[in-house]
Amino acid sequence: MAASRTKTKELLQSAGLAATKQRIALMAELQSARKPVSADMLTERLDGVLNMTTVYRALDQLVSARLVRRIDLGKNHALFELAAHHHHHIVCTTCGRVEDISECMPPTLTSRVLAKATKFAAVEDHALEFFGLCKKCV
Amino acid sequence: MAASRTKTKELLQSAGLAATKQRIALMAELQSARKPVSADMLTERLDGVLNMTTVYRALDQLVSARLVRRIDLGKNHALFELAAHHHHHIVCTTCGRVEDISECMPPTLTSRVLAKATKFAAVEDHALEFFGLCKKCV
DNA sequence: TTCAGTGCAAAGCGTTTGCAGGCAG
DNA sequence: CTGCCTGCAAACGCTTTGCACTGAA
Repeated sequence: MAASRTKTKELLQSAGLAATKQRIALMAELQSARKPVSADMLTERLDGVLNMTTVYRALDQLVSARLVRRIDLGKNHALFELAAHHHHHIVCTTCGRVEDISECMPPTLTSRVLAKATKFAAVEDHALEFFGLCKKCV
Repeated sequence: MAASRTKTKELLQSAGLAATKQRIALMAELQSARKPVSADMLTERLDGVLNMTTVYRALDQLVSARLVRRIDLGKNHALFELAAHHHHHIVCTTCGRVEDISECMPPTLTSRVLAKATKFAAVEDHALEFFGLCKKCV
C-alpha cells in the first residue's frame, strides 16, 4: 500500500496540512473501515499511534479540507468516512446496521429548494439518510 | 387556546401517555416555537413548569409516540419539533439559521433505494437536510 | 389507591481546551 | 529554525440515571 500512502500524503499537502504519520494512519484506517466510524473507534484501533485529542483535531481539519465527511445517524455521536465519493446511507432502526446508498435526489430538487427557500442564497450540500429495518431485524 | 390544549390532551392520551401539565406545556412550547428547538431552550423557556430531566424524558416519549421529531443539524445537540407535517430543513453553514422546506424526494426514490439496499427489508423514514448560505451571510 | 410521572443531584459520555514538548517543512 | 502538530490531563456541555416524592386516572 505504499502507493496509496503516497497519494494520501499528496492529498493532505494539497489541502495545506502537514503529512504527519498520525494523519496518514487516520486516513488509512478510514479507508480500510469501508463504513462510517466514530472518533472513539478510531482512537481505539489506532491506539499507540494517535491519541484521542489528535483524532478529534485531525478529523476537524480533514472535514474542513473536505477530505472526510462527518455524518450523523441519530446516535449521540458523530461518525466519519472518507469523502471520496458522494453517497448516502440506510440505517437499521433496530440494530444500527449501515449500508451505503448510491442513489441520490434528482438535481432539479436542489434548484426547487433554493427557489422556495426565501431566506437562502445558495445550497452547498445536503444530507440524506434512510431509516428502515435490515433483513436480520425483520 | 383552550381548544388546542384539549386537542393536545387527546393526542397524548391516544398515545398512551398521561396528559400532565408538563407535557401539555412542552407541546405548547414546541408549537409556538415554529422551528426546531433544543432541550436546553425548552428547559429555559419552561422554567418553573418542567425541569431538565422531565424535558428529556418527555421528549423521549413524545418522539417514541411519533408526536415529536428529533432532528440533527450538525450541531452537537439534538433539536425537536412537532411532527405535525412531514418536512425538511435548510441550514446556514455560517450562522445556523434554519428554514423549513416542504419539498421532498420523489417517492420512486425510496423504492429504488429499497431495491438496491440488499441488506434491508423495509424503508420506514428518511432525513433530508440541506446546507447552504442564507442571504445575511452571503 | 396505584403506578406512571416528576424533581433533584450526581454521574456518564462524547468532545474540547490549555499548555508543554515534538516534528514536518 | 519556526510554526504547526501532538499528547496529557482536566474541563465542558449535553444527556441519562437513582431515588424518593407527587399527582393523574
